[in-house]
Amino acid sequence: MSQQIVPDSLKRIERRRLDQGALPGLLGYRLRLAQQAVFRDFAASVHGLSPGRVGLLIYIDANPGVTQSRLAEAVERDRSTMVGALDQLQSRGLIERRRGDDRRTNGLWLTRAGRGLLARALRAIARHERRIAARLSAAQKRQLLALLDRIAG
Amino acid sequence: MSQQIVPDSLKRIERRRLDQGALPGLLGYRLRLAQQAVFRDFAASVHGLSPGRVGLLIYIDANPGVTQSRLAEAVERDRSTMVGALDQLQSRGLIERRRGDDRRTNGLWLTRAGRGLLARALRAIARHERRIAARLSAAQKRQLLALLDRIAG
DNA sequence: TAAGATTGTTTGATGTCCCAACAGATTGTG
DNA sequence: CACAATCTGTTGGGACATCAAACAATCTTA
Repeated sequence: MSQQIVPDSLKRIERRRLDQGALPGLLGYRLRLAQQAVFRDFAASVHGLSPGRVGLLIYIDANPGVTQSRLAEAVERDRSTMVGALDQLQSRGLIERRRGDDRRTNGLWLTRAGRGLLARALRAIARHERRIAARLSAAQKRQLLALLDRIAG
Repeated sequence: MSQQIVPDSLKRIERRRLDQGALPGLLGYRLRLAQQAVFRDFAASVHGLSPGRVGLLIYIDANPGVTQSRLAEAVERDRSTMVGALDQLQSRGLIERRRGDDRRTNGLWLTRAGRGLLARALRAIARHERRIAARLSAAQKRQLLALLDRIAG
């Protein structure tokens, strides 16, 4: 009954974009939107490796021989989380675990394949970064990074 | 053997903060750090509801009677993902599903309890927002939001 | 040397998400 | 009007990423 009375103009209103309520005013929400956009572009640029995994490769490359615990601490994850992540990278032949002098520890190293993949990924990331930064002037990018640092504390 | 030769000065170097390699230069990385900081503060402020779940409540509050599909579309999630999320909220007595005129659909509504919880959550979020924004001047916050929008596209 | 701490690991749990398939309901087309 | 196409919510299966607790091997300290 009510359906027959509703004019088309109202039906169109019903189909309008939803009201976002208080969401757009929240810094965290806007931050998330920006991050999602960047993540999408990253995923489209770098195939088969998430930002987090690339981050691990970068850390290991910059700190050859680092132990699992120290790496976990650096990226603020649990030791047990690191095991699975490193298993992935190792099973793909990208990293190597070598027992350390302290025989409780594993030192982590990039394999030749790992270095190759990282180099390729870094080139893709450089393109990705340029694509993102193209929406900003150099001064704006500096500004944004500075403001983000204030937020991150 | 080698262990006995390593001087303390070197050992201290080994314990230093890890080299972050190319990471700090990347916009996406800095964005993630800022978002993580905001997320931590959110979690400490709003207990028992993730930002995403609060987002759903805000949407439903602003669009009473919205269908599950439209809501899923608005937050860019699969329809089937929405089922579980709404089951959660419904089992906690925060929302209600009412069969729509189109009997395929469920219209979504906040219950009295849902409105109460949302009101409390919004007050907590307002405090959270002030705490975050306190690190910025009003002009800086405007600037940050504008820059984030450029990134988000 | 015995007690305590650290390291990597396993196991179990939580949370969030997607896809494929499906039945019921509605819409569009011939 | 009948029937194919489409839409809606749901289920079941799986993929990730994460943490906490417990454990054996190893190292450090008292």
